[in-house]
Amino acid sequence: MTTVEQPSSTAHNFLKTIIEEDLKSGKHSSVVTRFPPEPNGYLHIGHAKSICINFGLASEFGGRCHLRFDDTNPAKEEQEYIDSIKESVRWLGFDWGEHLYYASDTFEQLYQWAVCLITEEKAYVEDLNAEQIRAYRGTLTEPGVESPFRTRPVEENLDLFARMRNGEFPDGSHVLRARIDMASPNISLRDPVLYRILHTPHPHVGDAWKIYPMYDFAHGQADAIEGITHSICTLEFESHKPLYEWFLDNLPVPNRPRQYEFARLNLTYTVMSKRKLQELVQHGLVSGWDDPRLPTLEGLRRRGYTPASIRNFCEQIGVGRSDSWIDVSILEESVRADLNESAPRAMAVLRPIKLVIENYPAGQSEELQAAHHPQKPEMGSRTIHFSREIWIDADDFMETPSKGFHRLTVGGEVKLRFGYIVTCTGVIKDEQGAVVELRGEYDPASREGIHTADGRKVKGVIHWVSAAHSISAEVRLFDRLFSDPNPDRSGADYKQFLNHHSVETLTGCQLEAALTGADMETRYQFERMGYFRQDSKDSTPDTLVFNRVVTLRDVWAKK
RNA sequence: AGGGGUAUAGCCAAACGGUAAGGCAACGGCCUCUGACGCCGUCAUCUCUUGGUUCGAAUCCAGGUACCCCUGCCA
Repeated sequence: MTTVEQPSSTAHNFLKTIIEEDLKSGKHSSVVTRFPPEPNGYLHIGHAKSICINFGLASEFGGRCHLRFDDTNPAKEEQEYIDSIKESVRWLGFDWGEHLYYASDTFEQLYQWAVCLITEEKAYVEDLNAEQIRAYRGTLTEPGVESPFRTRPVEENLDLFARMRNGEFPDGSHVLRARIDMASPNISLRDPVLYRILHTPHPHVGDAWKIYPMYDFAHGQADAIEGITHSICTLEFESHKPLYEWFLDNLPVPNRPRQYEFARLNLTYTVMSKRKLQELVQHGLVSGWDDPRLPTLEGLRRRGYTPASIRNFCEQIGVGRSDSWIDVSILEESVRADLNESAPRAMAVLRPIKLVIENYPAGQSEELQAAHHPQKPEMGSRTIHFSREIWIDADDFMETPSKGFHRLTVGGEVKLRFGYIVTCTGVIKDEQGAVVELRGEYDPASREGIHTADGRKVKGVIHWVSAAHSISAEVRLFDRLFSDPNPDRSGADYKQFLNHHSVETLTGCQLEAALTGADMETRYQFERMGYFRQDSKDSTPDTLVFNRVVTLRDVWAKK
């Protein structure tokens, strides 16, 4: 029924090709993927791409996808992030079932494997400090220099490593390194650090450990332990692949996963790096991690984006290996497409100006029926009221209309949606000459259709609400957070591109009475204005607050 | 004298030696009680570039060019 769901199985990409071949050749009998976030921040739309790829591939090929926390650095990780990440993945519509894992649950196994490497003279305890290690590492064009501790005897390494674990040494005093090749052109192979000492409690395993494995030493092995077949990550990990494989080659791991990389998502008019998002929050440039202008999943959720629209977006942008910039309008178009199908319509006057229908009796009113959806009668209808005084949007009236304007003008006529045709007979102005009220007359015979008594067709249809029946609300109009397509442009501070009009708060907006007690989750289309949803934090039954998810397309406004 | 990647339309992206899908955007037109939605049509003689192989090349080969990633005890 919904046009939002794409025939995803037909949209091909290189990862599907690889999996199809692996299944066909018998290399794997089923596919197991994983989404491996580090719980050091909130998820954003870029993570959604990864989530959709990993869970999507598993589901398309009848396999499973694990949720695994890559929690190897307790200095940056918190339980709050673990909770938020789980919630965001669930909200997006994915289910890891029983397969929730923590890299930290493999710490004992990893320790034993580290001991294996030491025993086989493939790892050693380093006494050099961080600065020295860096200096010895060499540069992109010059080979590194071997550490004097590289040839430390196995027994001594074993003893030192055990004492590192026991917490006998302070942070930074020692590190465990793999002995690979200090002259490798691939810097990640120049005796990479495997373990560092960190006297920091861990959100998942508490204070059980004083040493923590590095990402490189944990990730591939966790993949192997979980039986991951296709370990899918972003392009910047490509140079780590030889190291990923070195561990699998040199350790008695139970399975042989394979790493594949794809290009991360870049979106125009926003920033995606954790550091920058954090800075925006900490400097109060946005209201929090769930600010509706942010590309965080919590922000998009609060804004009113639907999980389906984000999944569909991820499907539409595809998966490739070339750096790409997706225009944010594709995201916006995706939520429009979804909400156009599902959102019940309502009328809301955002910038009210009163129109008094002088030929309609004071104190009288009548009920009209308005369909919830123009193309879906099965969605039913609601009752709206018509009376002598109504609110219309100030933007729908022009005293001196510009060319092509076909809403209300003095002496002109317009159709009130679901109501009557009205003619504006005059305006009332204040001392400054600003129009403060409109006067008009209605045609009692014009309830049906948009034709006047003499057969003409009115050009414009506008939304409105009865002043005696409307309810007041606050409406927040959001725009892009940045005014530049790429605020991350090198050489400039991204904050200088902040759009200072990215949120406009309107109070005293007049909504039709049927919105009283509206359901918090329901997204509405305020006719001609866009899609709106109540703000999950600030809206209450007494003081409704609506967020604009996205505008409607507006070819008139473009002119 | 480093290594690893990537170049197909304004933005993404298919193609697997057989004659350039699709989406978004844009532009015409139709429809419409939302300037919405929907519908119809147009939109790469050509795949970063220069050569080569071939009956045939976006696909294979050689040489250029541009951009991205890698020198955390981050992931």
